[in-house]
Amino acid sequence: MSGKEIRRSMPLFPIGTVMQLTELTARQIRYYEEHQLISPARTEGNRRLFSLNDIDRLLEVKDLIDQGVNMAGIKQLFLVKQEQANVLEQHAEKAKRELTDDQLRKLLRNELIHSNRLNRSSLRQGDMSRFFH
Amino acid sequence: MSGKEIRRSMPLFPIGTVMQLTELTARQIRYYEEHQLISPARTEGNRRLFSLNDIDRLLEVKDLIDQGVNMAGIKQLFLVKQEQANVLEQHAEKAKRELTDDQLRKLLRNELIHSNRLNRSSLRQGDMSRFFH
DNA sequence: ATCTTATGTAAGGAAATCTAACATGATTTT
DNA sequence: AAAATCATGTTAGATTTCCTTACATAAGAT
Repeated sequence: MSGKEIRRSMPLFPIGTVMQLTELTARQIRYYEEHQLISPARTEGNRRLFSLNDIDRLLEVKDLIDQGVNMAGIKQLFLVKQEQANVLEQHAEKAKRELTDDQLRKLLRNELIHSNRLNRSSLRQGDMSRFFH
Repeated sequence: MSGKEIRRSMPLFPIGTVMQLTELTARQIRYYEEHQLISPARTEGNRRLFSLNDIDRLLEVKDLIDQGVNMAGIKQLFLVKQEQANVLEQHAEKAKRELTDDQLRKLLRNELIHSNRLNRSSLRQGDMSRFFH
């Protein structure tokens, strides 16, 4: 699963492609970067290169903007989300160390239910799986 | 199923990205296009845009070149492969129309075994799933 | 009424890509 | 062996895409 993470964070797309995929203007994309909602890689020649994760994020940003959330709000939401992910991972790790398989299953199921609730209500996962199988 | 095909044939990548992903030079990529081994899309401004399918193809080309196959040979192989795919699809369609579920399963299993044999020996599927989940 | 936010637009420059042409070592054909 | 072909390198000039910076502006917040 770390292989997957690598692939999803591989810098591949120039801004033009991202514009089409997200229906955002270059101005908007750069503005969101300026506010640290994304951090695309750069080529040697200083061109931005976006990953699938970047694009997912941009789609989330777009969604939140549509719902009236401003830059600061989105930033906070991303922070919280990140923390949430960290907590989940930590728990999973700890659980893996300390629990029996059976206990582990119950715990994970619980956490997944909660995290899904969280995402579905206000957030809604930006989803590049629309584009890749 | 068709959604997947659409995604895999969506023009997304500029030649620079493809160069890195395939470790081919721009010259090579353009030369292969000249010989109709790929047909990348173009932007309004005439820049090439490659799809995942294009990249898979290029990786196959690279492989075959390494094995000493020349342009004409690769072209033929691709043709045969395409026909093979068509045959399979046709059979599947026909089968779906005419056979019971049980008969269908047996037939499909058979065809899959054969097609795999075919690919593994001389061809070896070019595989962008390395990059996408 | 003024300030801030999110976005548009324009200008000038740099990077990436395009086509076309010529160069070349390795094979193949004559 | 000489000539032709193949796959690729290289160079040149033109075009496109992207970059940053700066100024403009409508809508909302103070």
